[in-house]
Amino acid sequence: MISSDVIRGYNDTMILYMLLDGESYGYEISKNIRKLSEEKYVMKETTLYSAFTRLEKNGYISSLHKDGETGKRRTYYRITDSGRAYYQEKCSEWQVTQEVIDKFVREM
Amino acid sequence: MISSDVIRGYNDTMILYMLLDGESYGYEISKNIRKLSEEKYVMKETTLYSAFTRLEKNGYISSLHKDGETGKRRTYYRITDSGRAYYQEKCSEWQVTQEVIDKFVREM
DNA sequence: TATCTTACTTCATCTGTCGTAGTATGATGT
DNA sequence: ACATCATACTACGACAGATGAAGTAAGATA
Repeated sequence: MISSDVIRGYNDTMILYMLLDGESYGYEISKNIRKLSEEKYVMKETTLYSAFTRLEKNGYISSLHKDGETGKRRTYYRITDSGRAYYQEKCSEWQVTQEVIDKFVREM
Repeated sequence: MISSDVIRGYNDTMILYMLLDGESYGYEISKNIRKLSEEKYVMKETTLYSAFTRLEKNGYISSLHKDGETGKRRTYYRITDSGRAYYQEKCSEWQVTQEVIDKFVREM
């Protein structure tokens, strides 16, 4: 299991990635992150939902409440253009980050 | 420049790396991190010194005050065996972290 | 004599994570 | 019919680590 301090800078990126190909909602995103990471990373509920608030405030995602029908409330999120741009920035940054940290990692 | 939230989980590791081959002190470590990262990462003074406190409290480094002589006070730090073990753990963790985050990075 | 570099220390603030707890619906099993 | 589990969140408070701002003080340089 990965310590969250490491991932800290990439939680938002992971969420945005999950929205690249279409809208989704909290529980589903949570499951998908878990699955895609092969159980190596599980985002805490509170972390996830507070990230949604932050991302929406920053204009990187937008929300739409699809209640009605079944009565089961779900908040769906969509990535915005600004969110896509931010995601790409983060991906570029990730390359640099890897290069930097690699210099401080010694195989023994 | 890399945002610090990304590096957050690796500040301690970087400092420990700098102590692997011998003792050093704050200012020198700071310079060396800057240099080794090719100016891509500069650790803030307060971050560095608060990391020393934490690392020592955790038993990963030990300090020795080499005052006297010139009057210029310097606190030298040495990595402990426990610190070396922790460093290695972090290096292993780094491999896993990379694999995980890579799954969420899409080249576009 | 002034400024710059070295070498820290203190303090208060902020952000993001996380634990705990609670609410409420739908599905499943016996 | 009833309990239990999975789904789908929300609210709140605590905490750790990073940071900005400021200060102290000695030695080096111009």
